[in-house]
Amino acid sequence: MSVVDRSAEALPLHKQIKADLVRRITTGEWWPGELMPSETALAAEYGVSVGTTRKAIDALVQDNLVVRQRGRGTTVNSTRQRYKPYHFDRFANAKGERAAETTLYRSCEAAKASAAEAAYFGLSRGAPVVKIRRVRVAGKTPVVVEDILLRGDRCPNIASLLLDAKPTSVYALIERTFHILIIRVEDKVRAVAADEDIAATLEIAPGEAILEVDRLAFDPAGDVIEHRILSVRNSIHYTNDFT
Amino acid sequence: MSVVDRSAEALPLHKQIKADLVRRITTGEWWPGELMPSETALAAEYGVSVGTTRKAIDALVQDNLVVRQRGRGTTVNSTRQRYKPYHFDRFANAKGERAAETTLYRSCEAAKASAAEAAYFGLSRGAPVVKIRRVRVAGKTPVVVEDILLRGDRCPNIASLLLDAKPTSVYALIERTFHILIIRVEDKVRAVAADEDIAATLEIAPGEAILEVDRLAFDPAGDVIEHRILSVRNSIHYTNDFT
DNA sequence: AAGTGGTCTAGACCACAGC
DNA sequence: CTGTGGTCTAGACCACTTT
Repeated sequence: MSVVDRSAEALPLHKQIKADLVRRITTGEWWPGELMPSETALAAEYGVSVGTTRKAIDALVQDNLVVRQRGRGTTVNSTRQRYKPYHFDRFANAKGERAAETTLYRSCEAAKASAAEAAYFGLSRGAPVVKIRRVRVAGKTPVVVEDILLRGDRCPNIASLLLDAKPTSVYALIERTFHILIIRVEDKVRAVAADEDIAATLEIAPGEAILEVDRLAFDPAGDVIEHRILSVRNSIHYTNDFT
Repeated sequence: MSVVDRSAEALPLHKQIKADLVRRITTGEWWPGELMPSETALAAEYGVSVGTTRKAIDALVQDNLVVRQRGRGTTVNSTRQRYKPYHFDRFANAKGERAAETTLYRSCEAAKASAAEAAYFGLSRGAPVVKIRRVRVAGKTPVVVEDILLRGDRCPNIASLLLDAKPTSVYALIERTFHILIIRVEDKVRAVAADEDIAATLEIAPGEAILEVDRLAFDPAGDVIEHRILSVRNSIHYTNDFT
């Protein structure tokens, strides 16, 4: 039951309600794009005042999980919408134009994790994982090589789904199919000299300077769902605003 | 006067009040660390209800301009506190330890802007600027070269102040001395081959891959106060979390 | 016309810091 | 003890979208 805990030690009501709404979104009670119940309806359901549900929903808006539209209602955000302000993979050329128009799947297969690979997920060697290599192409120029490692136990059978759909956004597929929301990402960016393999794929000279982005993607529980290494042609910028 | 506009076309009261509080903070009415008036006092002053001032202050908290402490009051944040969660210059080695323990000033002088330099600030050629080169050193290893271009008209005489104090944080000096708050930063990161000059300063081989970070720093009005190029040794990561 | 979110008010009670 | 911010309530009016 979604009744609220009013004991003295409990969390504030608006935090309890926010957590419950996140749970209900991630379990697929409302699909991305679908209207959630109104503030007054939720207030009645949880037995609190409208101001309290408003505060809970404000927090969801803050986290980009949800969008409000006056006169219409509140809708769950899709992964793509959620990350739009950042272009999710934050790559643009010197003129600020988006790069990466097409995405080519070079390989995609289920595997057993090495000890190092399993460590990203806090699992043990041999845990099921899925390994993907994709190339992002702008016009005719390959600009980014993506080596993706997905947590197989949370995404059963995803390899064949990816090979079927070959989607641009892995996160959107995971969200639709497994109700896993990626809500946080950690990037580590550094400059490296391209090795033979990457240089051939990017069609540049071995040893040329490229960006290497090491990314971890987290679900709302803080579990790592994906580890991804991006190798980026040096004509492309990684952009970042912060306040 | 800080009276509020209640006409139909006006912005919501909480937004007007937020804007006015930003103005009062940036004009130095309250120093970083100092207590602002309480929510009830501000409500009385602006002639609105407490809920409205709370909403305005919530927005300041959101922007990291201000910190609330229950039972004590609300204090203005210093630049250093404001950017703490990001380590402001986001550099750490592979173990996640901070790099850049010492900062060496190599040069610092007032100059007239070239057309390209002035363009960063939306000014014309010949506008007063200040050029600074600093080197960040971790242990005995130079890890970052900073080439900084400051807007001279907004920071009069800053060259001699910098040479006196040689501060680690230029932003903190600007904040204290000129009441300019840096509230937003835009970074563009790419990989380049080190040129002779940078290679010599970083004590690496010319042509080695380094990170180049191109940064613009903005005040609350959206004016560019600084343009900065960071050249970063490739043992150092640029880290970034986002949601 | 009905329902939604956006704004604003006025009050209550609580946890906490400082004197 | 006083004053602070943190939570919660209950209601009003408005702008807007949908039916």
